[in-house]
Amino acid sequence: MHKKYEMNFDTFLKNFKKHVSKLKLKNSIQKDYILKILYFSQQHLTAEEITYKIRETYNVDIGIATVYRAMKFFEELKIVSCLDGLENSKLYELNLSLHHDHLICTSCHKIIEFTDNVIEEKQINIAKNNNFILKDHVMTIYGICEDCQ
Amino acid sequence: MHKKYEMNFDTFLKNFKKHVSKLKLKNSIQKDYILKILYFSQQHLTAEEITYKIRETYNVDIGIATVYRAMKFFEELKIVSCLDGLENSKLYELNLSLHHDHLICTSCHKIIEFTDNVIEEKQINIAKNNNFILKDHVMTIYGICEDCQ
DNA sequence: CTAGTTGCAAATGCTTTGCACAGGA
DNA sequence: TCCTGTGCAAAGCATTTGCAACTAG
Repeated sequence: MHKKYEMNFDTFLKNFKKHVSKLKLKNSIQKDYILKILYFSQQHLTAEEITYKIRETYNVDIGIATVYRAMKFFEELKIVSCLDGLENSKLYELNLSLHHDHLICTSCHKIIEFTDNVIEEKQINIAKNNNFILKDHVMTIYGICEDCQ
Repeated sequence: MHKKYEMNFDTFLKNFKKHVSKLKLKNSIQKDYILKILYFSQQHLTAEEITYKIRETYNVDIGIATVYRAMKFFEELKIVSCLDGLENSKLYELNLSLHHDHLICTSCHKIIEFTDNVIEEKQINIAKNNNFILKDHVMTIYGICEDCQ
């Protein structure tokens, strides 16, 4: 089973295309495939994994440069977010659910998502107290998961 | 003025050397210089900046590979910690003061440190609730500082 | 039609590694 | 002395970029 999103893929894709054309930007088949892979993937993926999975799953040849360019495009539109994984890996995920943070197992690299309203509020306070206009934040907890202990 | 630490540099270095020799590891002049630069630096530094500053300040030639190797060494001993800065930069800082998190200005790249006990406690809870053995965490808030607004 | 996108391959930039030599313990 | 650390240069690896061909709008 893949993650449960409130929107099914076709609706999501349709909305995305509408959004893109409103901004007078261009879409492409390649971007559609990337979104599809991200949507149906349970995990956070690297650019290489995305490329490989598209080739495997849909039998479509796609260059990794295209994936990197698309990730930039999606990040600017806030559709995708990027997470620093272990060992300098960059992991991408679709931004469909609410903001969440991550718990990463340093042994098996499993990632668990969590949300904490107290932490979210505290961040707003901290930014305010330092006269910062809050843009974004990253909170990652590293530890060893139950299975690996 | 540099950061105020509870320990002066000579005491810190003496303790470090004692610690290293207890573990039957070797120290070197290069490592001394690296620690000195980190101790007296106000900012978080990249490997390149450390190399450059040692050459500039102490007129000592040091290879960047040595700096990277030393950072690994220090990180294993928990003497130095590494922070992901903007644009994929890795910033190093001495681990002398208490644990703290960072507020980074996306415009001028200024870094402000903060500590928040509520967040620290929450993290412990989150790890516990997910049956993780907590090892470490990273919390970084991105925003625009007062000067840049 | 035409600007933006693609795939490829080459370039980039940061980090690591192999090796001969130097220097701590 | 002996073993580890150092500096250099080369290798490695993820990401970006230049370019010619292609394609969405």
